[in-house]
Amino acid sequence: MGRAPCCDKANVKKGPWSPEEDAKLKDYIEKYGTGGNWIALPQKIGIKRCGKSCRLRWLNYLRPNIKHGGFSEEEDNIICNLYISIGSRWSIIAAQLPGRTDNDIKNYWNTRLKKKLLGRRKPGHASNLSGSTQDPKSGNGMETLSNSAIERLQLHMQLQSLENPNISNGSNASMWPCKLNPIQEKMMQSLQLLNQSSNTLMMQHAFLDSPQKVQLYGSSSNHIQQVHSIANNTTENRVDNSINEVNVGSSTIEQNMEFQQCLAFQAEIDEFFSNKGANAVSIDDQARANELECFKDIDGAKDMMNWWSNEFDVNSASSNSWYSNGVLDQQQREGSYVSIP
DNA sequence: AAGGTTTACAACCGCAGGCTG
DNA sequence: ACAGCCTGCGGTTGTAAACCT
Repeated sequence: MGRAPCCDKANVKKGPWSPEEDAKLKDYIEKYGTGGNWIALPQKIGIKRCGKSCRLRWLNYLRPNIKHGGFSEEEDNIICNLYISIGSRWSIIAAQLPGRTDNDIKNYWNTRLKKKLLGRRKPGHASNLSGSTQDPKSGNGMETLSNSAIERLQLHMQLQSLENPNISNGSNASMWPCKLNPIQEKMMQSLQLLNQSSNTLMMQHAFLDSPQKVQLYGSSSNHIQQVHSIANNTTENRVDNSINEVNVGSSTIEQNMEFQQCLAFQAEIDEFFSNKGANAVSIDDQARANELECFKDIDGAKDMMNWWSNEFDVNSASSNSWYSNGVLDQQQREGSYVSIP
């Protein structure tokens, strides 16, 4: 027996909202509030919409003080920092950006920011990394987690590689815009192994369990760490359960090489993050120039280079009253905002 | 100019978890 | 303790607009 539908699908309108519907919903909520029951709201207002749809429309578009588009570089940085730190926890990220909705940030990330940060790789680059050789019909839900983890690792390593010019001395790894150093190459091998063994939850755990990584990006401001901590606490059970599912559901994993190497990888990545935090290298112009040289053959490299080379100027940061709380304001007040290189 | 492709964004869907009786 | 309801979240889809050939 399936779950009861939240509304009568047959009598519910779908698709874009009309101005009339918007006006009715807005007027009603402004006068009477939601009454704590979204499901009953459409009937009260007299519109043929699902309660969930009303809620979404109100939260994302109709409620006061919503900003659309025009993301600033400060916001880009915050989104990127938090995404690397806590993953696709859009509601938590949105909470740090007043006036932004989780849906807006999610869309912005998926359509623009991700490409801006990771660059437009040639077809096959990302798919090589995520083990696309597997049968597409065999999707088991793990790919999503894997891709998220991979994206975050890619972001981290791109940031790291730009921060540390020595990385260019590594071996050849076609999926990366920059050559990898031995530790990074080893991490990638482990990552590929993780994908092959479908044990990607371990990967996710490795990231969630590494608060040091926040420090990589210079969060001398504690705020992002606090967000990270909140995110970890709120999902602690989910993550732990996920790990348990992996362990219980794959009882033989512990006995095979893949799992041992996964553990080794986790330890390695923790160490990597720790060392990185301790050995942060400042970027001078020459180092940056050397580093950017390695992007020259990559599609979209120009865009990336432009973006990366844009230093964030604290003094030019918006003093918009929107930022009365959240990361942005906190960092500005502390004068400790750290831009992604 | 027309058709095809890509991009951006609004909206939907299903699941998980909290709340309440 | 448990079942049902509701909310919130994150992933995915649909589609209009923009861009390209």
